[in-house]
Amino acid sequence: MDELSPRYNPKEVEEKWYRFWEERGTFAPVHKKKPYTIVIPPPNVTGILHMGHGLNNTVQDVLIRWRRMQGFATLWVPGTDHAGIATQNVVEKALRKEGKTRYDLGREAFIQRVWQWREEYGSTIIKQLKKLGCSCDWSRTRFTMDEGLSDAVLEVFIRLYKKGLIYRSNYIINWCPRCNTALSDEEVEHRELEGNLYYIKYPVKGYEEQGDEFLTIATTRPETMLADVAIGINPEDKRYKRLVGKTAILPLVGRELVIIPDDIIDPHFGTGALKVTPAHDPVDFEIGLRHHLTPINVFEPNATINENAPERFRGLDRFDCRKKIIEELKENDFLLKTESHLHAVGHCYRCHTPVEPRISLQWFVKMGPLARPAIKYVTRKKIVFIPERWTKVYLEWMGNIKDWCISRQIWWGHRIPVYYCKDCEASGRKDAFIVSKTPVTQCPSCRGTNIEQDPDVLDTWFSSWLWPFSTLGWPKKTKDLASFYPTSTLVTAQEIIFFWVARMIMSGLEFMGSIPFANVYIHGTVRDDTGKKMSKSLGNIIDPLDIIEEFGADALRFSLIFITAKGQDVFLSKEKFHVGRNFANKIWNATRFILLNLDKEKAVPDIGRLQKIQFSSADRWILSRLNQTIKTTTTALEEFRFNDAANNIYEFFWHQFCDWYLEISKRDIKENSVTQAVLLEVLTKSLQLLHPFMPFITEEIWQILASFSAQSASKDASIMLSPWPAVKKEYINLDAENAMRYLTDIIIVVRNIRAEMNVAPDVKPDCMLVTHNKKCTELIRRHINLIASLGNLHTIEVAESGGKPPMSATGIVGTTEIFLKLQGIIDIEAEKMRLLKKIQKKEKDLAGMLNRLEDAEFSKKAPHHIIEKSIAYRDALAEELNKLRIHIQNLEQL
RNA sequence: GGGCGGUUAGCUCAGUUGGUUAGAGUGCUUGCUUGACAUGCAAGAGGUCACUGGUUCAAGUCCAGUACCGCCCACCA
Repeated sequence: MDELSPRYNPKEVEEKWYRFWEERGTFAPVHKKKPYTIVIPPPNVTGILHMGHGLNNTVQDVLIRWRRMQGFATLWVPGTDHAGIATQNVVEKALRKEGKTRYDLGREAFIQRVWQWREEYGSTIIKQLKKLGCSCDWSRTRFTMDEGLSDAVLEVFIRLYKKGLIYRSNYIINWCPRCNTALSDEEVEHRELEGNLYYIKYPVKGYEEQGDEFLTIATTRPETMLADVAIGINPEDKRYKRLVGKTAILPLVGRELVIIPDDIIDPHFGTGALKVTPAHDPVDFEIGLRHHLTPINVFEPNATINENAPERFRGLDRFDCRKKIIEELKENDFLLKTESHLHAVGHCYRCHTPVEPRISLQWFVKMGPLARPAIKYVTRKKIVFIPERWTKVYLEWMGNIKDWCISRQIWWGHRIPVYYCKDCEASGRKDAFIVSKTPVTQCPSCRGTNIEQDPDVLDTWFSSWLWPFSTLGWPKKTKDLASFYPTSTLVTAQEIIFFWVARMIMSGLEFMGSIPFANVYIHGTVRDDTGKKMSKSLGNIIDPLDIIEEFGADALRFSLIFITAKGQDVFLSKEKFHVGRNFANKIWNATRFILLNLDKEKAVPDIGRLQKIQFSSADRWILSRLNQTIKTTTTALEEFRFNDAANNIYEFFWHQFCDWYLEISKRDIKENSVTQAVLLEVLTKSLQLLHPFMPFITEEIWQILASFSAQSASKDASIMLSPWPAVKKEYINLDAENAMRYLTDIIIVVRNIRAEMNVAPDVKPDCMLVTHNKKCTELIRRHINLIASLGNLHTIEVAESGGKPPMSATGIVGTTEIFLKLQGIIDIEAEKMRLLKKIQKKEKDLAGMLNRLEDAEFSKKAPHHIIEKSIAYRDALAEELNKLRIHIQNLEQL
């Protein structure tokens, strides 16, 4: 295994190491060292890897591999969450194909069925993470429904309950009529919809005396009028002040509605009067509480009309009911007018059905007391957001935090550990429930055994918010917990700050007494090249697995990092992955070149044993550049500037090492052992710098390289456990860098002249360099061969002064004048003829194009973009012609 | 309604505390199959840094305002 295939095959290489790492499980941390822990956002168990995960996990793996090489005990616990609603939806969908519902199976069997599904498909995303090269400790993989994590969930519920932070209450919550469950505020997505604002006339009792018998109310949801219990107006509103306390009549129903004042009502919206519907609107619910109104609920859980509405509406879907109401209002002349109106409507984040506000009995967590310390620790910078601007977003949300509705009316999840004594309930005792971690079979107060557990389960986030410590064994006092909590860094996307990040901070402080992580790195959202968020429903997905298949995981990883500026959104298209693919190919071939030229019989000396005096200018230069690169790359990683880090290595490796040093080395690589040592040194260190970004290719080359290295100790050892390169200050040499820049500039100018004068590649002109600077003269003298070979020159003459030799082209670097002698090299007359011919052809083209554009037929008939193209072409031709003419002038001046 | 981000090369984007000639990838033009690599090499063209004003010896960078694009939050029914 000591030769590289002529062509780099990422699939082969990545497959090999992916399996090797999976079998050997090399990622477990060594406990003795200083810990560095990363918190992975546990992906949804129903999920498949999308580009957002790709970016997220690449960033995390870069951090973890880098820190591992730095000698930290790096722990990255992988896992998935049980995604209650999503998973249940998936399994129910499958059942529906069999013509069954979950009720046909019953709770036990259904849950069995979900577990079965999870066995089969639940580890898809874990496998995909492995393919991406993630170096998680797979032996510690966790699932939020695991025994340990479930125990943590129950423990937390009990503790919070005992502290008075969990309560049960009738409250207006977000209800998804399709999923048939409550949703937290964060699970509701607001979408702008074009709706209507209906102006409905409510007759007012005793209002006739004022000359108008109606109070007009604007609403977007006329169907909820069936549940109206009052009319609200702003107490300061002069138009309606006198109506307070009077009654209005609810059209179509006939119920009497009291008119009440409330500050929350905006006199400038609609007519300034509000129909109060406490059962179906959160604002109205609050008003209802303040004014002791009894709500009337007219919806079934599936959002059809129930028996509280007049019979003719019963059973109608909410939207059908809306139509019917409008019709009836029109018929009875209650509808004054309809205006179109743009407003935000809440939708279920899982199934995208419009959410229905609904009063129901739910469990809540009181958030205020949990939020206070979580605010404090962020304000005092014990937890730092990167980029910093998210701190403000976090603090603002925490400052206005609302209680958290944690019960869900589904079956898949952690069942709420609350037991009701049916006997006590029947005899009218309030609070006839027991909160208990273990199953309850007997009522402690009446000794009855008619006990039922709460049928609801907990919000999935109620388990995810414990992730940083529940995965380490909490509530047990484990070694892992002691070693790895608090963790170091959390890497996540901004969408999840409220769902998860904020709640983890609160739970960490509450249950562990310390912050869960020190840094929160928020990366950008991955979007398609039109700026849309990538999502399955939009069909604009670039599947990371396709990219891995086509270009390789290394290419995917490097490209993602390369284009992702700190916290900025990423716009993707397939072409963007060419950077990574091409770079991997470059690394492979550079290595191939070096290895092909090493003397296999003789060991290459270790760089450290060489005397400084043995190094050439180029050696000194590249070693200085290497150490500068180590420095800038390390600093960039420390500051979470991943793209800068990637850019640094890319620039160094390709445009300095490959473009220049490798080319220079070609002159004597076979026999110069110092050059060989430098090549190996730079290659080795570069691979190490690259390893966090491109783990597969660097590992492959590392292993092959081991057989060439003087230190045989590195054999068999993985690059991932090798020490991160340290900056060796003694190699940083600004003089060497300046000298090399001067020499390369001269070579570039020479090449420039050659290209301009059309000197054939195999022709070597003579050159004269004129400088009065002694240092420059000295430098040129020492590197005449170098300049000659890279500039493809015959002879080089250095002079302190002198005029332009006849028949020569000129260039300049600093104060150094460069003369390329072209006498006998190019046949000026022939060259002029060539150019003139070209000019003639272009002139013809241009004339044709001008004719075409002036042609009336053409400009009439041709489509606009063709005309634009023609104009552009005309301009390009004119420009080229101009250049050719200047070129001829230059030739004449020689 | 509130908050945040963006506007730099044809396209997609970098540009750290203000400091030489504003960079990369890609695309384009020209030349090259040179024994590592055409997924490549060499050379080149291409920018009024959205706009207006201010601070400064010096502004893509700092301040104020304007315009457009995007995102998040929000109880205007």
